[in-house]
Amino acid sequence: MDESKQKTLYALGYLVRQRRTELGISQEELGLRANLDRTYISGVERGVRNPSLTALVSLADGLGISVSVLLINLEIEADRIQ
Amino acid sequence: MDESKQKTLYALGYLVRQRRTELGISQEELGLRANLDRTYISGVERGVRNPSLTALVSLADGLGISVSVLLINLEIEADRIQ
DNA sequence: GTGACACATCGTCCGTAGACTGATAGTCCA
DNA sequence: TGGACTATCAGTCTACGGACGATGTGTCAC
Repeated sequence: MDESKQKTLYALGYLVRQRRTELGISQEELGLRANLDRTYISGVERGVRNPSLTALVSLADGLGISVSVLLINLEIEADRIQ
Repeated sequence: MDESKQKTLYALGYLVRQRRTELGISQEELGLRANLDRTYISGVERGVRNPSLTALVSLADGLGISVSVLLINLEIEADRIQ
């Protein structure tokens, strides 16, 4: 895995966890809302998973935001980490 | 594949093709710019591929736009198709 | 007609997405 | 000292991501 891609995944994980704790829900609850497995949510938050477009849409849905908003924040966050 | 997910992929394919022809480049040229295979670009445009987050970033990069802009247009397009 | 270009499509290949079970460990509270 | 809750991690499994080579089709120009 390319280093910049890895940073993208870390940034995504950070954002998902941030938004999830903001909502005050567990990984399992987010998994239920997004129709994704609990252990998969864990992997995304730790930056070891590279979700597909449809998984991203599901994830954003479970977080109560649109996927474009999620990715706007992702770009900001990825820049911040640089 | 879920029907709404399929619509998402169709919308993405439409947008990629639209943007690519706007740039006046071939699938092969886009593949070179995005570091993705020519046949893979073809699959994305036909809605038979479900790109990962990192592939989306590469793709947007090759198209000269940010991935968030790509996804904003995707949501608009997906709504338009309904 | 044949050569170059663009695209679709097929088949093969390796690696990983994503679901699932289960184990471990930390925190908190009765 | 116990459970209840949460998260990490290992391992297995099927399906698909993404690369690559080959072939077929259509469209141009020469």
